[in-house]
Amino acid sequence: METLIKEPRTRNAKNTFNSIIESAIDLFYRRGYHGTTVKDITKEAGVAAGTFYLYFPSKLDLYKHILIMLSHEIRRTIAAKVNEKKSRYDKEREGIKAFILLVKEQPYMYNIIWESLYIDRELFKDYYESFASRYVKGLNQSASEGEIRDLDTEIVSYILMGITNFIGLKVALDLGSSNDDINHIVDVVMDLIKHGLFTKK
Amino acid sequence: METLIKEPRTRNAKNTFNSIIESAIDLFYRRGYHGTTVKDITKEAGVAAGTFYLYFPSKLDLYKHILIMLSHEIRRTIAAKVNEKKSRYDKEREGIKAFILLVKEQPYMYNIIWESLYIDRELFKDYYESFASRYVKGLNQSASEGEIRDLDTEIVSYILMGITNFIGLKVALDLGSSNDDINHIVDVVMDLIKHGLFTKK
DNA sequence: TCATAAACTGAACACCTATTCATATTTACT
DNA sequence: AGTAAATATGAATAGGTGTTCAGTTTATGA
Repeated sequence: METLIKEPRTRNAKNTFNSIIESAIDLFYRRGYHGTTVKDITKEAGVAAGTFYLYFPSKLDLYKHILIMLSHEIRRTIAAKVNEKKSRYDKEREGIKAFILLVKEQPYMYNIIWESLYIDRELFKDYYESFASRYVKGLNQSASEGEIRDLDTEIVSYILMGITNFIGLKVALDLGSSNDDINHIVDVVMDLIKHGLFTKK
Repeated sequence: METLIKEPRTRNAKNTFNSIIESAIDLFYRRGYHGTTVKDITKEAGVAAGTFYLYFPSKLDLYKHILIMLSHEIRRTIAAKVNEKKSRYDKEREGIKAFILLVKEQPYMYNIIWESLYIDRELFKDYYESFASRYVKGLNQSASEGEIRDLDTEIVSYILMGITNFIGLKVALDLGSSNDDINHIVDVVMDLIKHGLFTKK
């Protein structure tokens, strides 16, 4: 479970180490994991090819390390916003808003995490199952307090993740024609979640 | 835009051609596009490596051909079910049900289509933008008839695609713990879409 | 039947890529 | 200053992959 990465010990080495990671994130995003060469990464980082293996046992281990970094960053960022709020409505609103802002500012997150499905399917499954698992706990809490209706919370968690992810996808890849004003998007999503899609007969 | 594929002319050649496509679908699903070799494909199809290039100019062209096949199959299957129904509620219900059934029976569809994001981003964007575009037309129609509330239909289309896709993802990858009874899942989704998530104050 | 086109073969080609390693330089610490 | 550890180099290695092609077999149709 633990990482096989060898941490740098000197200041310059830390720069090298971070430079490799940053270059890799940039290239994995732009060209994908398979489209990116270790030489590409070291070239962009400004170091020799062999330097890579001072810190990372393999290209795959670097990818896994980046994936863990990004997933922690996403969770941390969203949790910080969600935990500020008390009601489930406000939690959902802040959660989706935080996610959209994140993928708008750092669209590489979206791409790199989703690509895990084609690099190591178990990584992908673990990511979404553990995300869903935490989500379900929050929903169950809100259900026990009578804030949300009595629905299968595991299914609801995938519904809400699906909404957030596809809205995030639209923003990250600039899909569609409408102007992606974040407040407007969040308003529409919350409106639908609160009042449903259909007119009352 | 048109395919560069050379169609087979004899009966045996048609078998060879189909065999290559079927083997490729199987392997792209199990090992991903980059994890699959042209030799893997021809070996599984029971033909020599060179035979591949009798019909497909390149590995990428085969992938694109499969992608177009699968996207047509998905659209056709869903459209057939949706068009049977008159009300927007029934259309949504049948649409999501058809999608879930499809990815449950043929989970490779899901994987191969999503992988396009890492093979050719424009293919992926085209796929979802055109899917959303048709969706928006249907929603606008329902809106004009007063069936659904007055919401930004482009955003709503991504919300509904997100729900369907993530529920489909859960089923296709067997995510989570709950038993994936399709009727139960569809009931929960439609309940949420109709009545919203929250208890009425 | 026989000539022509279509289908097929698999070794060879040209290129690419992850990783290693012998060597050299820099840093940390006494 | 001096030494051992850490850091860095980049050419070499070892293996792999998409694609081609000269030669062979099979099917078609007159």
